[in-house]
Amino acid sequence: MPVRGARKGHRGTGSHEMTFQRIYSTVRRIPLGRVATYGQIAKVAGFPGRARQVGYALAALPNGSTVPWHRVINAQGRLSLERTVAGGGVVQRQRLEREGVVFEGSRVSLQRFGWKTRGRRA
DNA sequence: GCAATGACGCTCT
DNA sequence: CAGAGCGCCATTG
Repeated sequence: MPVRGARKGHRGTGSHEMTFQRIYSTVRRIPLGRVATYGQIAKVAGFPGRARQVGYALAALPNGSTVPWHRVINAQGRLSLERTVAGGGVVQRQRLEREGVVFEGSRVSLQRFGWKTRGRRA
């Protein structure tokens, strides 16, 4: 059960929606051919330590979104999709390789392809 | 409101 | 390098 429609209808609060937008705009800043970790996205977006929420936000992304979600991988340089969803990592890997990201086995070198953020946000 | 469930990260074994 | 434990937090039943 992959987050059954986590976006459902609008809520009166809207605060979490703001969080999602914050995360999405940060993911959009990842340069082509580079990758960022969930924790890094959370940190840059202004929510250090909330890597899980980043994954949650990405899981809520509708199919065909313009957000480059494939450039977000876990801190181990591996594709989290491959761990949870069977076959899901294949698409992500192909997208990354098409952008020039090189896989070493089933892992990406964050040392070389990691996104240098500089600590700026939004 | 509580218990269970995650596209996670870090530390210890 | 792989696995287990613990922390964090939004969403769901």
